Amino acid sequence: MSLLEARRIFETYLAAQNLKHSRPRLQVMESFIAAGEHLTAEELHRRVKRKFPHIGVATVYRTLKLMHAGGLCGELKLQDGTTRYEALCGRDHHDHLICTRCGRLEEVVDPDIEALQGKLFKRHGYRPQWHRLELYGLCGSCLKKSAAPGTQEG
Amino acid sequence: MSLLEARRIFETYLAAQNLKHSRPRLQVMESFIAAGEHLTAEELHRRVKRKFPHIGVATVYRTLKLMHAGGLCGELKLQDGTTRYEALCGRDHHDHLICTRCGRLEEVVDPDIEALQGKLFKRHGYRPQWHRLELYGLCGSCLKKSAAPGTQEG
DNA sequence: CTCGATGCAAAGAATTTGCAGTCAC
DNA sequence: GTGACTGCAAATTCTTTGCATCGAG
Repeated sequence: MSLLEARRIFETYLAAQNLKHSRPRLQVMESFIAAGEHLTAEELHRRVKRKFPHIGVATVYRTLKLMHAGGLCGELKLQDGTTRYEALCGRDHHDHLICTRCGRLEEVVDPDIEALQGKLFKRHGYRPQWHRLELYGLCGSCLKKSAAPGTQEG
Repeated sequence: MSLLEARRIFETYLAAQNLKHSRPRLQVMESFIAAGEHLTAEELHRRVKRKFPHIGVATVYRTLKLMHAGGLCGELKLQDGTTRYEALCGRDHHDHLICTRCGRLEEVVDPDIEALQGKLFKRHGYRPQWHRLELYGLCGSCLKKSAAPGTQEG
């Protein structure tokens, strides 16, 4: 997603909520989009501070919450206990493939799975709102490493 | 799952790890199994204390970790930020259907989805370890309630 | 100007850990 | 008896909040 696009969406959201688009807010948002990764609040704070040293953690948390409320980012509570944020705006739903060794996080989509999930909701009398699917395993490169001598895992 | 079955599995695990099956440990485990629900550590602690008032939180956390390591219970980091534990021993994998209104949590299985997930792993060069699928929506009874006058939701 | 937003540091919530005493083996 | 386990409370970690000050409109 482009920075400009994100900025437009963010500003639209802020305006709609009667919120100000303050400099720190935009700086956090821009750093987040520029990172293009799934970051924790702390990681984002470190990144933001590289360019804007004065910005505090609280602002990062507050801005992430705003962006989440505005649909600009998603919040992922992963199994390892961390909470990561991902850019969402203008993007379709996707699931996550996560390497338990190196932490690599890939976005994946499978329309067939999505369709079956919809049926599952219906079968149980639920109205779907959203879902999350996280697939944990070892990625190709970690598999190679674990095949190499000296490194192995159960 | 029966309490006896759980106790056997738990004691087997403890023995295998050269751990002692102390009274507090078994009391926590029994309360957990007896509850038959998806509990948070704090909820379990409250429950345990009803029968065994002397038991501290730390023991509950420690025992949950043990049970998790022993495969007796699963740990669910839900989107609302809570961490819940569910009895697992002797049970097959399942996914979760969660009502965002009343918090109801149902266990569901769909073999077709499972199969597709396996393919997804393979397609991306991963070796599967485990996965989680959580489906969030409104359950039948909450849907009825929201249809009733006076209560509505987006 | 007027409030909302910020940064700091202190408060909270959830979980872990250190330690002296207790208990299983 | 001995070393692991326990309960307590203090420590950690992650996140939120209070408050004086700053800045957007």
